[in-house]
Amino acid sequence: MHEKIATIEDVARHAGVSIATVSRALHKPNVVSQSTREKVQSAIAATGYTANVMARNLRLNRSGMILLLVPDIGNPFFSAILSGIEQGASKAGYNVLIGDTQNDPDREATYAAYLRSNQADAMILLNGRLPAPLANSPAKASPPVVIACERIPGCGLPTVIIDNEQAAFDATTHLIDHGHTRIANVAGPGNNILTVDRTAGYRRALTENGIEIDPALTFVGDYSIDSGIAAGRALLADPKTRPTGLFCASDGMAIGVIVAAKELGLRVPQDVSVFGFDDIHLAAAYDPPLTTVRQPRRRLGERAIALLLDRLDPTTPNKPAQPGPVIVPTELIIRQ
Amino acid sequence: MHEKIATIEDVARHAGVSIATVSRALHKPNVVSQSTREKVQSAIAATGYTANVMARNLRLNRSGMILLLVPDIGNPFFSAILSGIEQGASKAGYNVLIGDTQNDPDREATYAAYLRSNQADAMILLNGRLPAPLANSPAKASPPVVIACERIPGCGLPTVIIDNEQAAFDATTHLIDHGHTRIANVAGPGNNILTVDRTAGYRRALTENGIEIDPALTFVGDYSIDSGIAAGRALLADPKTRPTGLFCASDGMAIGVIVAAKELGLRVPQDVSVFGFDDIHLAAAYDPPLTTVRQPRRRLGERAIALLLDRLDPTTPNKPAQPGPVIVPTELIIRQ
DNA sequence: ATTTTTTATGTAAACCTTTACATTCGCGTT
DNA sequence: AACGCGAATGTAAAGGTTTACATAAAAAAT
Repeated sequence: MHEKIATIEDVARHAGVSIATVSRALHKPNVVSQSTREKVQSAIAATGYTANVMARNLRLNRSGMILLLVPDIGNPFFSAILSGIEQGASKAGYNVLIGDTQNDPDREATYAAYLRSNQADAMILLNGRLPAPLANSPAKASPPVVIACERIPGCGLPTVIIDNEQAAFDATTHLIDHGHTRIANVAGPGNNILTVDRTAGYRRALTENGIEIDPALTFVGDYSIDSGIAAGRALLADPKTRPTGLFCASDGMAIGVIVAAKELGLRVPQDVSVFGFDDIHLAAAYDPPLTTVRQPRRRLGERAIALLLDRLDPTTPNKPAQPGPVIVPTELIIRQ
Repeated sequence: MHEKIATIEDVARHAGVSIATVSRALHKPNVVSQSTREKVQSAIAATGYTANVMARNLRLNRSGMILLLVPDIGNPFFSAILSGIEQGASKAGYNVLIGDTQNDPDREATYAAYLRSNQADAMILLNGRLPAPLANSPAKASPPVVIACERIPGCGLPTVIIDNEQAAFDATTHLIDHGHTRIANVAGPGNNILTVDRTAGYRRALTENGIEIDPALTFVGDYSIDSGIAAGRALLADPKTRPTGLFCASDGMAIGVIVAAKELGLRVPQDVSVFGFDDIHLAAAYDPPLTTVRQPRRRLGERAIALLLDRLDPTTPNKPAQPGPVIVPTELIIRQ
């Protein structure tokens, strides 16, 4: 049943020319005569030929595909980044395919193998970790890989990040400027580089304003709503030690904190002020509308793909690697 | 600089055997002698050889990859589906790669070409549309493609959907059972098959309960929060014609409606009841917690990949195509 | 009219595998 | 001693392209 798919040879036979001519008619039309070109065209139409991309890729050692590795596609945070990436990539003639690694090192390695065998021309990592095959190839000076979103300290790869430290500093300072002195830090997992940077910014803001850092006011969550609820219950329960402002490392946790605050009969923002991070899509529609740090996600993606395309451009082969990470500024969204 | 990557030939030379033996040592270890196997192993280690996947794929006409086409990766609705798909696929030794089509027919066609040239072994469509190359190949009886999420009427492909009509019926009936008689329908775009089915269910519920259908109570939105706000303002402004219950075709629109209701000083659920659709992640944390229809998204993905693997299984080559669509039941989540 | 240049096409190698088939060798049977 | 057989390995084709090089024909220059 499986009617054979037409190859270039079928077209050549049909048009009465050699396969080389067919290939040329397709890729270098100006080098083949008008009449032959037409014969080939109609032969292609007659046979329904489309080039076997895999064979071409094998020959050219190039696939036209950029692989995007994300730790969790369910996180809407990544979608806008992707959108920036796709636009740039498709303008340059690349397809973007996304691999969801679920933070599984095995899966990361599997996908990274695509790069090695040229099934993918380049890779963008939204992970905070280098896939094993990459980490193990020190010889190959600079694979066509760009890191976005999380920086990986010590790997020499081009990186695009937002200034987490500064953003956290700004947010915390904003709370301080509005009269808060007891400000909690609802942080992400401790081993996460984002958390490290954000907590550093939070601390710097306090220190620079002469406020002592109270370890009891830091709660370690995991960015989820539920951990935000837990944070809110833990931090807000006791009126004596209750902070009046909370800086949260994600909007999800901020929402959780607000849920918990409402449970306790507290009003937001009258009784406690909550600052989020990310400006997720629902932030504005929440009750109360969430004050938060907007990450320029689209921009982040645009910069990442620009960096990568630069790297891939064969006309500038040995461009020196970007010295430091590209830092995209953030923006405070004040809503409440 | 680009130190040449080791091929099977390098390994063969290094081990003093033929390339055929190397290949066999890797894929059929039992057919090659112990001593040779060891020589090959150490040669592989010495050269750092890894097989060129593209060459292998070309030879075997298979890629081990399943392509997942989604219209908008930013829609968190798809992520859970994906998770179900990935699990099943990876158990069967396939990788899943996601292509974000942005509802762009060109992009759909580009990705669909992967299938044609065996860069992908199969495809799952979360789109509501058949990519052009597929639609144009009527001869090839049944390409390895499964539709999930939205059904495409009249295409003979296996399909997995949720019972939108029944779910809308159940939701609307729930509102009726709670004493509502003026019930609005905040629908999606009219050309969307999901909307058609959901509106049908809404209508059936009214009709079966002897309630007349008032065309003024239908608002056409686009699933977004903003269109929900618009719907709320339009429907709730006039106290005389105001409905007391609203069935919304997405949680986003439900949230928008609630935002608008609060604007107007209405209390939810005391003054108006709002029913959503999807049970998105934030539904439970919203204020008030959203009553909605939960779509078994993970299950949907699981069924889709199961159908596909079934289709791909070479041991059952000419399995008759599934007669009708597989329908996954939904669940009402009552919260308010 | 002969030589040079240009243009258009064909031939065959290369990309890297996998595998059907052929070959070699040692061993047990007759 | 001749034969057959199984095990281990090698040879070469195939998969569908692209492209360097060779060739042929036509146009231009002498």
